[in-house]
Amino acid sequence: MATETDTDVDTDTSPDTGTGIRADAARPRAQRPRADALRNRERIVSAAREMFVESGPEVPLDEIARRAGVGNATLYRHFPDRTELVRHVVVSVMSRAADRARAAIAEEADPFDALRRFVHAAADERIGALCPMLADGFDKEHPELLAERERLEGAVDSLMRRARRAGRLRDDVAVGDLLVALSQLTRPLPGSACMNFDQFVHRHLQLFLDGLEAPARSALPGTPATWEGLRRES
Amino acid sequence: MATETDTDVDTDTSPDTGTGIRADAARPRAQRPRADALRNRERIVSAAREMFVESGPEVPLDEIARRAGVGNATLYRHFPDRTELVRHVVVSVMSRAADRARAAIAEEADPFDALRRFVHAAADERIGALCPMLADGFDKEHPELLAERERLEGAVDSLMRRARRAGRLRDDVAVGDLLVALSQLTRPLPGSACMNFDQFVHRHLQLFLDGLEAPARSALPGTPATWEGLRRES
Amino acid sequence: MATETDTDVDTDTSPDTGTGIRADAARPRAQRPRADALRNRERIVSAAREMFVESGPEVPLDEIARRAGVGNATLYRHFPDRTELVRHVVVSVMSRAADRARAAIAEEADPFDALRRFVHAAADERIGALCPMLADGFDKEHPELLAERERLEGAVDSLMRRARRAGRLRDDVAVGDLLVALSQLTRPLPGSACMNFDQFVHRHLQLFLDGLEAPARSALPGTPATWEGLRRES
Amino acid sequence: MATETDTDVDTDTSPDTGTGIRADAARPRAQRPRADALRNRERIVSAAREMFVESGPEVPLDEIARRAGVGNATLYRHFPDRTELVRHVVVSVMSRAADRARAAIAEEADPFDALRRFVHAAADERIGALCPMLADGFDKEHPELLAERERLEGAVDSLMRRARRAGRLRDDVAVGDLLVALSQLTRPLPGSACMNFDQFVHRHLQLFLDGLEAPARSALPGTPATWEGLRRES
DNA sequence: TATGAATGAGGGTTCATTCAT
DNA sequence: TATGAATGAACCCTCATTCAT
Repeated sequence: MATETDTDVDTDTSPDTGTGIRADAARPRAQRPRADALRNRERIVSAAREMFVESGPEVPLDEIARRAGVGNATLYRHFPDRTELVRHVVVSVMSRAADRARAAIAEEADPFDALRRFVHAAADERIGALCPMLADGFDKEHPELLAERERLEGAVDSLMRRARRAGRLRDDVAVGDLLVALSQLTRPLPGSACMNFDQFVHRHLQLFLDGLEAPARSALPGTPATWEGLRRES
Repeated sequence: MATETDTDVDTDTSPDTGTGIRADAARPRAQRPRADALRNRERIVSAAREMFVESGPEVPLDEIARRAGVGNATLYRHFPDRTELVRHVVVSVMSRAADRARAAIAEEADPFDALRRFVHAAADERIGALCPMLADGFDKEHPELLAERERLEGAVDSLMRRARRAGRLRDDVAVGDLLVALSQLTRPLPGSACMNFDQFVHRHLQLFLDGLEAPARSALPGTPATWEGLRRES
Repeated sequence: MATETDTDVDTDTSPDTGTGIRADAARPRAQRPRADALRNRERIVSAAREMFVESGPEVPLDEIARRAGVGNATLYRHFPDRTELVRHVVVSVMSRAADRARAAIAEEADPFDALRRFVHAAADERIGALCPMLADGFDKEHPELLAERERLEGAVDSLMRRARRAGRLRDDVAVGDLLVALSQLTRPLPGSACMNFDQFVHRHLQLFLDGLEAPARSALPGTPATWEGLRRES
Repeated sequence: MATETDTDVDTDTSPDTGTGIRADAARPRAQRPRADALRNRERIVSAAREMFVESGPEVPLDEIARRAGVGNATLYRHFPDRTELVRHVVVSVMSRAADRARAAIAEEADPFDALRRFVHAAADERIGALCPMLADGFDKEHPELLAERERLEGAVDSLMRRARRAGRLRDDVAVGDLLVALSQLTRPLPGSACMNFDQFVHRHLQLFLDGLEAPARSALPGTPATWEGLRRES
């Protein structure tokens, strides 16, 4: 495992916080963020992730604030509008998924097993909450997002290249195919805190993974998917 | 093709309208439905399907009315509340998908090719719009729905049995697995009239189909999915 | 009984239709109203009276049409807008109340008993439905109304004069006092088809009648009430 | 005056605010109600009382908000739906009426004069606004209401018992008869800010009071009225 | 800073009235 | 003529966002 060289991600699995605010928190700044402010911030992102998953992306922000145990205005202090909050949740999920990918690389001997492990782990991390990324009006190029996305795509790309080199992954799929399909298959059902759903999701992921395995059983139409490719032309 | 007997659906491909109001329209009744009223009704369902796909199931009903070219109150005359309209769209989509399944059975010689054809055709029919069925608060047992659902599931079940008997479909998947995953993979992205998305969707469907093909490349966790299985326990 | 002369109303109790359209119906006109049109008209007024009493004066006109067993547009053919319908109901109620007053004069030997009888009979005729007359925006001077109002007021005035001459009715009350208070005390409770209410109403009317009886037990403030006196100055 | 003992209400006339929120405002609580919020709340109730009287209980809530000088959503923050607002107005009116009853007991020497004074004072307090209590769909048993109703009925009952013991009030009337008839006679005329109406109302009240006076001039039909007796049987 | 309160814009729905069969 | 259907204006209510404590 992890015998490759140059292009591979480093497999350091040092625990990222997964909040996407690491850098800011670590670096001392002019107005040092108070400890309770930081805690509030994390509680808000965390509550938002849960509620987006449970109740859909249209959930009232007041509900998120209540779940987080803060006043609504506190939420607005940290995230001036809804899109900011959504972006931070997306970044947070990406970060955690990237961590899982790295862990899979580091700890799984068989490259395709590593891929399988990542896919199921990403589902547990609610990677389906990334679906807003695909939606209209979301700034897919926001700097804060780009960094984390590269980290995630880098890690997944690494997973895929390893599997491909081992002859276990078909040649005609790219990192975007995996991530988009993965998001869709695990995309939460609005309004339902549906416990049963998870179990089905893992079945579908398993079927999808079987379809990814080499040798390819059919020719794929079109070209590999990427986030950028999803831009509308209108 | 269609050499099976008893349990199979009849493969009559007489063109259903797919609107789910066929019966009512055809049968003369006490209060004859006016011609223009019927036309309005279909235009509303059609506009709703498009807008649900393009903009998500939360689209303002006024927008649907505008798109349909009628006043908002006309929409309410036909569908007293949002859930009614959603249900009719779901029924309509199911009906068209069932038609596609039957056509695939009737016209494709190879059973797995028939399955493939259905899956891609269902995507074109926007079967992803069935996702509200999975959401909370949707009456999955409404009589009008049940009838059409049985027709769809019957047809898809037939497709799958044929493929399975021909040794082309793995044994451990049920009709619910296919339909739920199919809905998820083709589920529209709210707010994006994303032309590019379709092309990726067909890639993912192809991958998923490859995973469905026999022989199974892995063991599936859990039990086969069904709409009923998605009920919450709360 | 009915021994008075000049100023008294004639006590002919020939059965008025009470619809307030007698005159029109009897006199042949250019476009003779068809029999079914007349029947519809009466059914509408009748349904309206019932529903105003049961459900308040804001009841949807469609409901009235349904209760009358006609289409909504038929209602509008007969009564171009709500105020017209209300006026016809008011006229109808006035007419029936006037009939009751005349009958009381003709059939009751004791003048105060005649007054009592009228008051309770008017309650049964839902004279409380006259309350819209008191409300803003109602044309109290509409010709069609004036005629019937004079008939009612004439009859009630006669009742009161008889009682007063017999020394049974206090001197300081006028016909308006009686009719306005009577309307208020019998005014229906919106939204309640309250069977119990009637029984209380007759108690209160009885108390009010006792207050009307001579000799007066107190001095009344202000001046006698009339419909005209209720005009707003704004 | 107030020579009776045990069962009588205490005749403390300390000025209640009559808003029905006294207790909450006085007692310091966990979430201290802000001063301006309290002021807004009272302004809303006050505006609502005025507009219910002027324009009927169907007035648009937006108008009430405008009259109160607040945004519409502020109204909804304080009173989640129309029924809540109506109930608070009813409670407020009851409270003020009860205060007037107590004051009459305390300050009038003659028991029947006390009753007269209360009746006219209650009219000035717009006790006719209690009519929604009689209407369908109003929760007559709401706890907040029950307390104030008991206070009102207790005070009025005391007034009546005193008058009865003094031989001034007929024996066959109960507190419900007085309050229901009083509500009806003073019931506002929808849509009319009718200044003249008040003057007539006091005449009618005077007549009604004369009917209440002993000795009874007639036998009353039925049984004494109560709020409970007005429940529908459906 | 954290918060409860306030707000205006917008969506859902009803209903008086008009239109077309 | 009688009617079902269509319509827009108005109302109720919610929620993202701003304000004031």
